[in-house]
Amino acid sequence: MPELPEVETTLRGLEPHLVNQTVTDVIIRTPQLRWAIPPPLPHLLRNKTIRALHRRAKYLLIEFDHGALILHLGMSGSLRLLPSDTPAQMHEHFDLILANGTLMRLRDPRRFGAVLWHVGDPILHPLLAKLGVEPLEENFTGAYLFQATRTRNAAIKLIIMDHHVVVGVGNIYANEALFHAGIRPELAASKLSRPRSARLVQTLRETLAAAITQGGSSLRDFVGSDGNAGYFQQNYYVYDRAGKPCRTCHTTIKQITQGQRSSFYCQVCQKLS
DNA sequence: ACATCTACCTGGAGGC
DNA sequence: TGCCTCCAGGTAGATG
Repeated sequence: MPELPEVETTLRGLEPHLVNQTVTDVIIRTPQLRWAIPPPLPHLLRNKTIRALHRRAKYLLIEFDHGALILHLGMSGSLRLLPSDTPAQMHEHFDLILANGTLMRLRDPRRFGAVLWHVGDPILHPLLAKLGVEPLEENFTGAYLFQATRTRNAAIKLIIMDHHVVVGVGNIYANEALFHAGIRPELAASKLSRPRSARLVQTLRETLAAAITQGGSSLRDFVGSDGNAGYFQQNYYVYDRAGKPCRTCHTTIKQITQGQRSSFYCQVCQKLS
């Protein structure tokens, strides 16, 4: 389940091996992911040089002089660097073959991911243009979240997962950050006090940043790695711990459904007000 | 503007 | 062991 920390770790692993490399070919093995992979990609990218890699929300941007590849890992996608003669296995849908004898391969069993092409600045692509703030950037502040929640009746957990507000917060980290902030996931967003907004911004940042640090350290050498190195097995405090004791107070962790997704919380440590 | 729901896909878990 | 059903997840897009 690539959440923002996994995408960021993937970016950091790929970046030194891709920037300034020239593409010799593109292989599209499975044309249809979430959307069709543009058929002209091989023609568009052959003999073109990668200039930079960036991340926006959970999108990975591979930038060329004439446009950018926009990649999304969906919920089961991973990228690896491999020697370019490595045979493809099941679910390996897309290769970017480089002049240095390596390739970047996308594996995505559930095919919720995407490979798109955008001419010009990728942040102007319709999928990216209306996204909210980055959780690890300076403009994600307590004041911002407080203001953004004033008119919102929905539960706070749904709001921090709303990409128009703040990007890259998936189910795992939404649950974890709410636990660390001591906030019940069902709290109506408009009832979140100013100090609690500030606290939640802080715990979201800390939770995501800690996962990136942990991922980076577990990922020594991106080349030849099995691609799972970026998926962090962590000791979660509440996520997927229904029925187990709270790590702080030993109360049994509860599970509820919000927006068709599971939420987990400690009814003692996390309060409605 | 906001809230709610559906669809996409497949591996893995659980029941029988 | 095998078969079946159900669930998880991100997020665009439709609908209310």
